[in-house]
Amino acid sequence: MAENDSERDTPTGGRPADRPDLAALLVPLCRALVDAERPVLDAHGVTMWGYGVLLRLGETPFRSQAALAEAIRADKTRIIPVLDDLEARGLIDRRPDPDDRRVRLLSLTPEGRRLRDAVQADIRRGEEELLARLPAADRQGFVRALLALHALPAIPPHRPAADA
Amino acid sequence: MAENDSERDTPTGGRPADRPDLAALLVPLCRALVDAERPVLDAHGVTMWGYGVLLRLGETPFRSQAALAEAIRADKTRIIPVLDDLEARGLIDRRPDPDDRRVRLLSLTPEGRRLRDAVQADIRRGEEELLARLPAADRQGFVRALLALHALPAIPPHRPAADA
DNA sequence: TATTGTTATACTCTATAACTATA
DNA sequence: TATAGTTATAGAGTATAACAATA
Repeated sequence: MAENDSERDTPTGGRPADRPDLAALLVPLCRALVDAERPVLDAHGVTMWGYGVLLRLGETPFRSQAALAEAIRADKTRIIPVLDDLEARGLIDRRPDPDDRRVRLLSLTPEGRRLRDAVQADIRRGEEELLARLPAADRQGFVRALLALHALPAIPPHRPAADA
Repeated sequence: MAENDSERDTPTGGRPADRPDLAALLVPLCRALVDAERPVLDAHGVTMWGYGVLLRLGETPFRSQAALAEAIRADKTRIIPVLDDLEARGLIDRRPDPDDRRVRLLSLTPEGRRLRDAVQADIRRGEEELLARLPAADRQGFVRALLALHALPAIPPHRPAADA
């Protein structure tokens, strides 16, 4: 098996590691990136969740907190303090729907939009500096691959071999 | 504004998002990947940290738990229960250094190596299936970019613009 | 006194369950 | 009764601080 040279030894065999596992590459990178962006978020007085809310509401208003929470993959209880803060600072509009006063209509205020833009500009700048360290060809493939993976509906669970 | 069509508005300007932030692409991907790999780890009875220890000790033995912890970016107190478990199952060797009985010499046993290989084979298979969904060109760039970023000593903190 | 490993404690984040208000 | 939102509680995961053994 595995005589094909261009493909090296297939990982299916499982022995030698031509490279670290994907997760071993991705997870530390994620942690490092989040850490690197924290100073920016702090400087603007928003948490990661708060920024996520601003981003999402900037795309489209939402008709309920639960729907917003699901959209950003957060627990509905988790974003409540976040919304409280953003609302108190006039960054989002949040009011009961007249048609059904149980649900809250959520949207971005002009100030919210301004803050989102300011934060995003800083973050983009930092990210571009990071990407600039990559060869142009790899950079394109990297971003395109991330977009493609992002577009996937889900990543199916890996299944252990039968002889586990 | 934004009359340029091919490049849209540049992120430096900070207004409209030609693509999601890097972190917004990476973080959900990381979470999804870790979730996808959990069944494999469960099937083999190891945690993510346990697998990380097996991987690292497979590369080279360690002369102290603290050094191992730092190498896998874990807190030294965090891996103690992990090492307890791996040792009890005969997957690692862990004994006081005769020269300095404070430190523990850590290495992989043959069984540990076998388990590591089995787990890694499953994980690699799953990861290859995922990568197979990408265009070949992007896949190469993706992996190469990850390796390059992995090789960086650190990611410098992003800095907010002066007018924050 | 300094260092390794360990244990005990506290803290953060997150999810679960109970409550309210509307319908 | 069912649902959106909220609050209170509990759980997991992690880090900090105190401790024991060895140097």
